[in-house]
Amino acid sequence: MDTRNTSCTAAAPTQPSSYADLLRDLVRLLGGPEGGVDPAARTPPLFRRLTEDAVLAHEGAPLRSLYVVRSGSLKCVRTLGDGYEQVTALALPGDVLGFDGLHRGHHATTDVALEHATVYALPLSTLHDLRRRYPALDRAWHEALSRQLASASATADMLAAVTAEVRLARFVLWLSARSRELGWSPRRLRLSLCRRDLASLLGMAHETLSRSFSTLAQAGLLTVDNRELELLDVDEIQVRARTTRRPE
Amino acid sequence: MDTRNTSCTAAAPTQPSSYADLLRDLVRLLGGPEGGVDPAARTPPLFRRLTEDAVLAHEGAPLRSLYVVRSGSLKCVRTLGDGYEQVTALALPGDVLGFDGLHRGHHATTDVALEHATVYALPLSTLHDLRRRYPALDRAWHEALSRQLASASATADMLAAVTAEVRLARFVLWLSARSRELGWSPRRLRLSLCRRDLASLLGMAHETLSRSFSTLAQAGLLTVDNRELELLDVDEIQVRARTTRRPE
DNA sequence: CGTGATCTTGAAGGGGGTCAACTGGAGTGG
DNA sequence: CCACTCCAGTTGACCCCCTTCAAGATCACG
Repeated sequence: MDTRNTSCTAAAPTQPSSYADLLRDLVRLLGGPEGGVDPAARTPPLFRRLTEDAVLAHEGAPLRSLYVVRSGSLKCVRTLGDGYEQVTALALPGDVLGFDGLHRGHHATTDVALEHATVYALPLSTLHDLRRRYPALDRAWHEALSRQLASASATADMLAAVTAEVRLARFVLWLSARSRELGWSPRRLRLSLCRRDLASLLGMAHETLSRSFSTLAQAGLLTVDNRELELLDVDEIQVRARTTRRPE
Repeated sequence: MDTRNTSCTAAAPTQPSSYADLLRDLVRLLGGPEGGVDPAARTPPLFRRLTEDAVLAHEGAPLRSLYVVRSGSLKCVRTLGDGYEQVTALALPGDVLGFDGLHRGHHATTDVALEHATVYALPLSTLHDLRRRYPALDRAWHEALSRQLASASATADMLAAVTAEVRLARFVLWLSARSRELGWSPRRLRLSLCRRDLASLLGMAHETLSRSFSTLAQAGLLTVDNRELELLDVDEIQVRARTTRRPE
């Protein structure tokens, strides 16, 4: 299925106005310092706008570009043999998509927008060029990859927890930390994943996820209103997230 | 705690004889093409030799160098609040260690040698210098990071499986694939992790791991002799590894 | 041959996967 | 405006897998 016509527009109101702005924005997203980008560069990364459920990349498709999330969020999905959809990651602004497929030359996951989202598409040749031309961008890119690896480790950390409640507590804290880093509230969180997808990410049945939310809510640690979360007792959530064994 | 005196020696019989050899060896390990390295480079990566149980890096210690495993294997461990040791990765030759701590400036895990091992230590400044000087090394490094991210995803994949038996089947297949990539036998495998550590990596009790091994062995899919594995029916192991639901 | 660590096997109990039913909100068409 | 449908989310019931505790088996080493 071709996604170019369904989700990519050439111009948008929120798009950076000049190419220099665009590169600066990219470096900012990757966590680098302001400035240090030559406005006369010639190989622009593409700005792309995605609608909800738009597919940015297909699992197995040849990898030609890497992506940096600019706004909105996406889920990374791997379809297993029997049709089960395993969610492997939740991508937020600043996240790099597609990089884990670079060494094999094709996308490792299908990446789907969970809401209106914008991304920068970096063709591999452009990326190579930009990295050589702008040390600041290269350094920011390097650090962004480091965050990406740490993020994958964080996912593994959640999955490694013994009980479903602990896995959920770890996810909530992870999302809260990401939310803070993005300059949003670390207490009021909006889930862009539906229960089924979040349950898949956390390696449990969606019914179990529902029950775990209820348990944490009844303990007064947070409130749940559909996809709106409010953390009430972060300290106690941290205590539960640290649990490595079954409660006595 | 400083580990240099306990585990690093200046020279060893298997150490590359010249600096050009050393750089070529590094690019080879990272999966890059042969050649393309200037033998007159001035900032050498350090060759380090580790004895069993030697600690290469401590969780939380300031990150000054990244490491590339040259021979042997290491485990990456994170110590949780109550003293439980969570194994987060098994590092084999070609693997990059420490990179997930780059963006925070300190090591995310404690890295412990599981046997005699050798690594290249790349001080951050040296790495930066080498990458700018040698495009071949930069490209190899970039791809190695991609493999590293894919490896972290593979760990998450194992942990995401529903049952212990499926998690073990996925690990065995992962190890077999890595073994093939390293030019070793994909059927005869030697576990460098003890049961307890492997169980931690796979998110289960070590007793459950033991039972899962027994189950697969009694089904005739593999043989287990302490840490020696032989895969007898890879196809059927793959079938079990793909299972996403509980058997009827 | 003793001593401790590693690995395996047994038994019991609970957490969570599975199936099923119910609730509520969004979209549709009459 | 109101049935009707569909999907997301929640809750209940059943039962199996896995954790835990315990003991035995095997191996490494002094």
